[in-house]
Amino acid sequence: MSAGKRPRNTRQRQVILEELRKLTCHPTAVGLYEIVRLRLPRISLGTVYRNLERLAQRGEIRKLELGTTQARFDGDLQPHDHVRCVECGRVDDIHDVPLDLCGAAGKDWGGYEILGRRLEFYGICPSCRKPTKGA
Amino acid sequence: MSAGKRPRNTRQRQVILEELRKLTCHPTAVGLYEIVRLRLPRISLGTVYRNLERLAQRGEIRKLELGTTQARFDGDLQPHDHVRCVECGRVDDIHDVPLDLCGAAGKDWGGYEILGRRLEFYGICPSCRKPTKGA
DNA sequence: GTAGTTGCAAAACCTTTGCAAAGGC
DNA sequence: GCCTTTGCAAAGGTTTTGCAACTAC
Repeated sequence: MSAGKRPRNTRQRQVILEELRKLTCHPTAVGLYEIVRLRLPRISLGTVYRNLERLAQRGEIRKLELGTTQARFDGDLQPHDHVRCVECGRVDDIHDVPLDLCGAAGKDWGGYEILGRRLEFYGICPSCRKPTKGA
Repeated sequence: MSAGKRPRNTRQRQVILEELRKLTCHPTAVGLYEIVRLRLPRISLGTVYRNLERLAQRGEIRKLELGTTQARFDGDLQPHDHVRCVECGRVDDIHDVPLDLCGAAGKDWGGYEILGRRLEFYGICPSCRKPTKGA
């Protein structure tokens, strides 16, 4: 909606992106802050958060747990998967996903002992798709 | 580890479980608190959190976002999936997951417009598997 | 010079916890 | 009656935000 923001290449943003790209495991904002601080001791945590958010919006990095800081609870114990609305955050069930993971058994998972999986789709839910017709 | 905890059936716990099971979309703790409060106006948010946690431990409900309160960031834009260690929370990459989702195209997703998916495995990472040999 | 960014500190959130009182069993 | 659970309120942890100073362009 706004073409009026010309991002600047600050040293802080460069270093944050550089250090994040060096890692193969994925740090939290605070974790990355600790790392970046070795090179930029005066950087603030707020700056790290703001840059991560902006980089994610521009598509230069990925933010895992898409806008999901709060836990959600499910009373249905049947194995099933979920769809999450990226607009309103609502979560629904998806049953019968034709998903073949059989070939994955016996694979090497980088030393991890696998206990289970979570599959989540994201998109726009019915309510958010129709913008109250007439707006 | 402790056989010495005989859970009690309080009205609060019953109502929380009942209301959660009625829903097909999955509320946050606060969302469920609002709903339960219609029937038990004096219930406290702390009670809701404590019960959801206990119910999840006993396997009566599922907690989505397993222990994931903090966002994590990924500098690798290649499509790939993740493994999360349930012990230490560390997240690593998984490439080449033999995952067939083709059959899912054209499916009805309950009105959602699907934008993408996230597949995450969970388990125990190499470091947490070897409990420092000798403990 | 202009306007996006920073550092700092405070605020806003979500979740957990301590404690005395209440209530299942 | 014993011991778990509750309500309340305060604390803890993560993320966001207001603002004046700063700096990339």
